[in-house]
Amino acid sequence: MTVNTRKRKIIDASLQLFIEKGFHHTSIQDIIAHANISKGTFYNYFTSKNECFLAILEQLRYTAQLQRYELLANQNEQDLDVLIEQIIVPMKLHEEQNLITLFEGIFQSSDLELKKGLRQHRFHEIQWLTERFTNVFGEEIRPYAFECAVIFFGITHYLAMSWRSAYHLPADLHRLVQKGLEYVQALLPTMQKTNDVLLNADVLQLLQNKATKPVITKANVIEQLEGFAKQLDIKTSATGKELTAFLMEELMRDELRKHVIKATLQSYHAAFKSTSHESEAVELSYKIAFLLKN
Amino acid sequence: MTVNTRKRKIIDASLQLFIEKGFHHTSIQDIIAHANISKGTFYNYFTSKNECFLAILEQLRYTAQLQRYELLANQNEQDLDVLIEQIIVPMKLHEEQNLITLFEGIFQSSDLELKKGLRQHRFHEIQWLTERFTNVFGEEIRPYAFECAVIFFGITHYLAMSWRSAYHLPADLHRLVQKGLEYVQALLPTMQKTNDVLLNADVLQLLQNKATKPVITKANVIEQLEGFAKQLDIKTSATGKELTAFLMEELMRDELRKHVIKATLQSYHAAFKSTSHESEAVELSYKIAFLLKN
DNA sequence: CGAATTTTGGACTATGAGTATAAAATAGGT
DNA sequence: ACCTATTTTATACTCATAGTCCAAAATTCG
Repeated sequence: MTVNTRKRKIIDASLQLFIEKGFHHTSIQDIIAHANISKGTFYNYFTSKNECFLAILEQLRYTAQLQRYELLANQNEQDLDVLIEQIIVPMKLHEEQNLITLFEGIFQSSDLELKKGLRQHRFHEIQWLTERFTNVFGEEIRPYAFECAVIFFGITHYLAMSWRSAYHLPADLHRLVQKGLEYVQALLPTMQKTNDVLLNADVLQLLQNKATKPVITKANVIEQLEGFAKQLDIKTSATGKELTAFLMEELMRDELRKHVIKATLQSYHAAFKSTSHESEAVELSYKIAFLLKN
Repeated sequence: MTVNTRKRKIIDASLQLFIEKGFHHTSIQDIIAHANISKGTFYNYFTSKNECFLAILEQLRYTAQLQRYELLANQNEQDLDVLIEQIIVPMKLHEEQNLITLFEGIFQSSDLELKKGLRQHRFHEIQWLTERFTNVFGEEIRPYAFECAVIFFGITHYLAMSWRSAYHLPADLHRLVQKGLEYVQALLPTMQKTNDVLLNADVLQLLQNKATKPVITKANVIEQLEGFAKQLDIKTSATGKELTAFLMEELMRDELRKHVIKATLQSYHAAFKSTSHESEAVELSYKIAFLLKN
């Protein structure tokens, strides 16, 4: 079993446990028992439970971003309905997994690394929406887009929380997001008129400088694909194997045939659905999609 | 030392420690050492650190509400500036005390009691603002007031968080709250036009039913005043003693002389400023103010 | 003063994080 | 297939802390 696979096994196991029992109630003992590994191995890959949690976060981000990418494929990027669906993606993921409470606020952590990780997670989300808002509402609202994105998350988060408190049920995500967008749209004229926001371009700039982007290079991805190919065994579908080999070849060309690759990505992701390789396939698809955009 | 005083001593000590070292980093050992009590005593009053934290929360609520009451005294209740100052009160308290992180989100607690306590804390705050919004913007916006209050907190919380992430400094509370109000005011026309909100009166009703209000009766308060009077020692100012006796007498009358009492309350609070009796004096002032309103 | 209650101090249990390490298993190159 | 590296396992150990228990001392209060 390669190094990468083992790490992934830990991540998958702890995610499942966090969902079932909650973060605090899951001990490292539980995790190693569930992942069938020894304590030493755990501490080989993570220095603490928190670090393990951050890895999960990253995994979720890959999944969410990939799904968003797939949603936008061949759609009009100004379509509000697509935006709504895209926004909902991680909400659904989190909700299904009872992870909301874990990072719906800085969770009172002594651990600075963890705090930083959560902040960054939130920032990625806000930044993405900032970009999408300028897509949808036009380049002219760019100076206000960041403020709008922040406000949007504030509104929806608080509305959802109150709804939950009252009904003990998650809110209807569609309706929630629609309302949130409605409110943000109602605010835009005011912002344009007064031309004054709290979080101007400087703030965004500052935050962007702080956020360390993960490095995704072609060489990197090819390497990971190679490792991935080796793990594939008798149980893997022919489709999965064929596509993996194909993608490796394609990526090694000097000029990426973007449309060819794009067309296969969705099938690629689908080929590993519900297999033990799903999470790595998702990560790879996301990374390849990222390469195509740049 | 009376029962009440000891409990208060624990609360004061742990609050100070939580501020200095954070909630998780403060052990019960620390608390009992700092409060000069034994472990047995601690567990006599609280069954856990969480319960102790909830008591602190209550204490903060008393302080905040009393200050809000004092701010409104003899002012026009429709004055927006007064509202701003009132909103800021607990923000300042929390910020000064680094407690923000403690309950800016449900903090991923296994402890259901604690979760409930935090939810209730938030709800009290929202409910108060709902009421104030209808004061300020007129009875006609009542159907939207609750949604507005929730949105207001969502917006300001998220804006503040982003500001903090960027500058590592707390935002200017005045500016922040002003912006928040500006946005909410901009939303009101839309709400009135579409006449559709996510959190309607039903939700508020539901939440109200769930929130258990603390029972504050005249008899109750008089009793506490009596206990308080007994604790006062040689170090207590003459003013403090005299006012305590006076308030006791006044409360025992059949008809409360509201204006007389109201006029003394502020001095009462002031008389114990920076003394070891301050926190109980605040609690008493708050409770008396509450009686006057009802 | 004397009974009732509270407080103390310390011992004790239990849990869980994290370290350490020698022996076993496994990968990868030749 | 063999040898060497590295990884993994199993287990024992330390340390910190929550929470329980209890008998003796201190205190409150009638």
